[in-house]
Amino acid sequence: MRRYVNNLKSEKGRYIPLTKIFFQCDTLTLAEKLLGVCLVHRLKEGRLIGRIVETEAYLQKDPASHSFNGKSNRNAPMFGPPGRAYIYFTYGMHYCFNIVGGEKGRGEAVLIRALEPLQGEARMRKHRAQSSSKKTFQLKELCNGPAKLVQAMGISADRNNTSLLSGSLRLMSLPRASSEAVVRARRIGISKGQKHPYRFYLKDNPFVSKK
DNA sequence: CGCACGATGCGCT
DNA sequence: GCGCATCGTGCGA
Repeated sequence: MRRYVNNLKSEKGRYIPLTKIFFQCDTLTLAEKLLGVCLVHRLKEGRLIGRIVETEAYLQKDPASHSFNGKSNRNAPMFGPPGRAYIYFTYGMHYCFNIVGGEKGRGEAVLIRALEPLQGEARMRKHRAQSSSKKTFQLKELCNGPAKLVQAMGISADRNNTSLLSGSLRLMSLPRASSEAVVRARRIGISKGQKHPYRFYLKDNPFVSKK
C-alpha cells in the first residue's frame, strides 16, 4: 500500500510524501511552501491529483480567522497538530478545505483556494456535476475556487481533523519549476483583516481563482 | 469582461 | 437575527 503511493510518478518527477518536518515553520511560510505541492486522493475508481496553485493563511490575532475568538467546536481542528485537514461548511451549501499550520494550539491554518488538475480530470468533472447546478465544465473551472476543489476532489466532511501525511487523502511534493514566481496579495472574500497580504499564488497560472 | 444577487444552513452574539 | 474564508446566473458595457 505505502510502496504503491511512494512510487507514484509524474512527468515532472517522483512524488514524495510530506512529513512533519515540512510543517515546522510559521504559517505564512507554510502557505507559500504549499504552492506546487500536490493533493492526492486515492479512490477505488482511480487517483485524483491536483497541484496547489493558490493559498491563504489564517493566523493568530487575525480577525478574519475562524480561530480569532478562541477555540470552539467548529474550529477545534485549527488548534490541533499541523498537517491535518480543517474542513468547514459555509454559506449553507459549500465546504472549504484547509491545512492546519503552526505549532499545536496556535489556531492557524492555510486555506487551499485553487488546484491545477493533474490526474483524474474526467472524475473531477463527474464530482462537480454531482455537487453543482452546473453540469459541464471547462478544465479551468474544475478546481479554481475553495469550494469547487472540494467538490472536484471528492473530499467529504468526515475528513475533517484527519492527517494529510498518510492515508488515502494526502499531500505529496513535486519539484516546482523554478520559473514559477510567487505573487503575494490580499485575501479574497473576507470583510475583516482585508489589508493583510496573506494570499499566495503562482504567477500566470491559469488555474488560480482570481487575479 | 464586471457587478449584483439569490441560494441555503449553521455558528455565534 | 446577522453574517459568512462561495458559486452560478443574469444583466449591461
